Amino acid sequence: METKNQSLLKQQFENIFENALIQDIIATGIVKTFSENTIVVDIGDPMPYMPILLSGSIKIMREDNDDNELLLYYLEVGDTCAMTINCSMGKQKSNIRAITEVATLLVFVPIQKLEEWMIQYHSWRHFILESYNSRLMEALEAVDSLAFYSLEDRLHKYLKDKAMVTGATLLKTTHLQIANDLNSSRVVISRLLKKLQLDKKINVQRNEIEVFF
DNA sequence: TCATTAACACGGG
DNA sequence: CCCGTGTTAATGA
Repeated sequence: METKNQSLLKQQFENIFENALIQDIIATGIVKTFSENTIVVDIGDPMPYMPILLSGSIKIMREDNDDNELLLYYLEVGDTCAMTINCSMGKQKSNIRAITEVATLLVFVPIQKLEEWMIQYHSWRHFILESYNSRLMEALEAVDSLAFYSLEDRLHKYLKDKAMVTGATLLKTTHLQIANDLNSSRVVISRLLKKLQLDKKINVQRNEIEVFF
């Protein structure tokens, strides 16, 4: 692992992991960079590694039998994907698709280490359980959103979430992409965006949307 | 009632 | 010309 990435890893995790664990991650982890809008893991892929986010952000998508996509939640720095925990335990293939939202740095840890460290390191155990829990909560939020919210509220929440993970209030995206993420149609998104703009919640221009907070 | 699909016009790059 | 966007009309849940 490069020194630059090592110091980033230390910086991000020194308050969470004990030093010995960080050294172990450096020794066994493989760091990879992904440019924005790249598929990191696809549905059906085997997952022999567990990814931990060093920088950037990733959206986790679900897909039904008719290729309809739906955004489940975002991963941010310090997060890991709970799906890989599932996969590693039961030797399953991925049930989700992971796409980078911006340029992203990931460290991949072999799943065999994941189990060893569960026994060896208290902080690792805590990290796994904690992230498992928060991913479950986010998935529940996604379900709530589908079941109880109007599409307009979902759209507004989607834009705010996206602004959060990208760290910018100006989003570079199109109505069609949004429609795909929310599993809706472009016509409706265009109409609702206009409505949100009239309500002074956002400002819409070609290829970009500004979110107000 | 509200979403979806299809179809068309407009404008910018 | 292609793509993103605005809008409408017909249809569906």
